[in-house]
Amino acid sequence: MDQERGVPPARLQRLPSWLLSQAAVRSHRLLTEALAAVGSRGYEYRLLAALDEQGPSSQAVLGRSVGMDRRDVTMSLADLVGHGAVRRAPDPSDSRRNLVTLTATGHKRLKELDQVMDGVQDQLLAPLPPADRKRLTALLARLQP
Amino acid sequence: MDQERGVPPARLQRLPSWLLSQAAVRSHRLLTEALAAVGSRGYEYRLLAALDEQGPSSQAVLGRSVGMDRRDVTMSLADLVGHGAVRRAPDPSDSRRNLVTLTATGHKRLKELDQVMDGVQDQLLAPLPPADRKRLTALLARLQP
DNA sequence: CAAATTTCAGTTCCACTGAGATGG
DNA sequence: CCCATCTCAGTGAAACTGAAATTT
Repeated sequence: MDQERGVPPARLQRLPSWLLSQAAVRSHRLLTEALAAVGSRGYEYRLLAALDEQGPSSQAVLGRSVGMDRRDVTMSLADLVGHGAVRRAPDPSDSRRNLVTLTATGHKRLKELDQVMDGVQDQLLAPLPPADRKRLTALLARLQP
Repeated sequence: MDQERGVPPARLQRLPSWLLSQAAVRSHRLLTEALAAVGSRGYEYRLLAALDEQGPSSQAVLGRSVGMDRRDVTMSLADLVGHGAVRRAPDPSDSRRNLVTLTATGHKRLKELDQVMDGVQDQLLAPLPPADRKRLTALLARLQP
């Protein structure tokens, strides 16, 4: 009846790559659950955040800036359009491209999701005192090549 | 000729969960490439490591200790058997079980893969000086709840 | 060539099946 | 001995990913 995850080999426990992967899995689970509880997904937050900072953008630019697959961009945007969070219309100056624009509803939604995301960070970093949380975050940021 | 990753929104860059996910993706890519170069995979390393530390085990126990799906255990073991790295035989005391045993060849293979994995850690942590590498590793280890 | 979509191979994850074990 | 329930190993099918091909 129990979940009984076994004990990982010590060989793995000492590898930064393993620890990173374990932490990322846990992080992803927390994030997915927290967003699902308010009827959203990680993709939505990423897209809303990018639109808020970059202003109206094409789907391709959007996808590249948050590292999303083109297909996921298309499908997530369809959802967001359905909820009135963004508008998708052909660019008047270039009829090939779709310009995506954040609506007032979308901006409000983003603010709500910001709160949810802050909660996720708290859960994720719960085992560490505040000073260590900052250290870990700074180290992870420097890890990007 | 460039990959043209866009710049992620600042909102994401400040989130530990995002940084973690980015680092894990990079780590996974480095690991997959390095193991592929010697004709192996992450699954193989995990299974060999678990067998080396736990001794002969059933497939189910093996899968739980390294967090692998039953299906992936079955198929990876078939590969390992094919290369003579492990032996798979019915457990005499419980005929449902397959007892998996590391061979001398498998042990030798594990040692080789250990080297490869060390190389991966070096690449992964390349942006950090040694002292910070230790700090990051320790913080990640404490992150596990 | 560029943007958007479609296609396809590779991977991961879930659910079912049949054989075997376990406890009442 | 039978029955309900569990575990084990194997496999099908679905969801997802990333890259190449195709369309507009």
